[in-house]
Amino acid sequence: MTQPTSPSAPATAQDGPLPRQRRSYSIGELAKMFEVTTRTIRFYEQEGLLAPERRGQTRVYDEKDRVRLKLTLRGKRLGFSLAEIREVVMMYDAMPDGNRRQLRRLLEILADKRANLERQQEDIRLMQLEIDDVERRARDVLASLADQPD
Amino acid sequence: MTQPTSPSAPATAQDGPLPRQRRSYSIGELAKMFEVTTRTIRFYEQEGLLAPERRGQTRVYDEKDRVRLKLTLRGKRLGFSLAEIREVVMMYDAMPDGNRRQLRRLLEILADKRANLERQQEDIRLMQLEIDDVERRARDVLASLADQPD
DNA sequence: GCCGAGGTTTACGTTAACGTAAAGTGCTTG
DNA sequence: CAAGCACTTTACGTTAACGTAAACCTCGGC
Repeated sequence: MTQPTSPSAPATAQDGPLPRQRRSYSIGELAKMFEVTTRTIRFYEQEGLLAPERRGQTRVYDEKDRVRLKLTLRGKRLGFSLAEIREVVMMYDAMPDGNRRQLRRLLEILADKRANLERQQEDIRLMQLEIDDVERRARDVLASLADQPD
Repeated sequence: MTQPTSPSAPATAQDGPLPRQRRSYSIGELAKMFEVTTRTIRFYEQEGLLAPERRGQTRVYDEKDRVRLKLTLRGKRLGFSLAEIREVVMMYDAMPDGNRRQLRRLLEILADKRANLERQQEDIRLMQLEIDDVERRARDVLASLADQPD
């Protein structure tokens, strides 16, 4: 997308050392690959997180779409909403021709996310300590139960 | 909670170096303290995450409740569902008189959570790298825009 | 020619996690 | 004693993120 992506580009043999893995995927392939349903993928498109090409009526996903989906799902695992994820993803794409105001806005958002992530790291550390503690107690109780029934 | 917590303990002056901060909180205090609404706190109770005492009709929260709420909110920030959180919190409380099967189940759950947290750590690292990258590009573009209009 | 596998749109259903509003209770303060 | 404030219950509303179902194309293979 950084290149105009002329759709009529014939992709001759001298396009480069390796034409950037110009593979394409069907919706079903992606679904299996990431263990989500096709409904989910279509939903993400509807929410503006994906924008695959169409061959006729059928969606055709390329490498870039696959990466986007991957990032989206990663964001989800971290508890981000689709809106939050879109915020970054879309701005990232709008970057090359973005004006200064947009770019500054993007930087703000990024700083925000970064702070969020750091907080999550701390939360994870704390929760790990909690879990360690609970586990230790559980093992203690279990050991003291060396012969009770059940 | 590890102690039987005799409710009729008169809390005389010689209860120890500091009687475990036997403070109590109203729902409103907790709400402000954690920046959530009272609705949220009541909802968590309804979902089995909290179980405050009652003075008449009014809820009275103690230190233990406060900690529970804190843990719950921490879990939420990490994207866990209330059901997942309850899973751990409840089993933790059921521990002292739990039988072996329950304890083993708890250990399973804990291992699960732990794996989950580790995955999240990895996700965070990856996303931080992404953000670094996006930010770098954004700054580059911004720099190259040293004089264009808005 | 038909059929099954995979794709499509449209649309209504569902769940979690609260928000919001209404109507009542209890205290303490001017 | 009225007003206000904090608390209570009950109940309906809302949003995000899909699930599920129906009805339709379309294409390669037998």
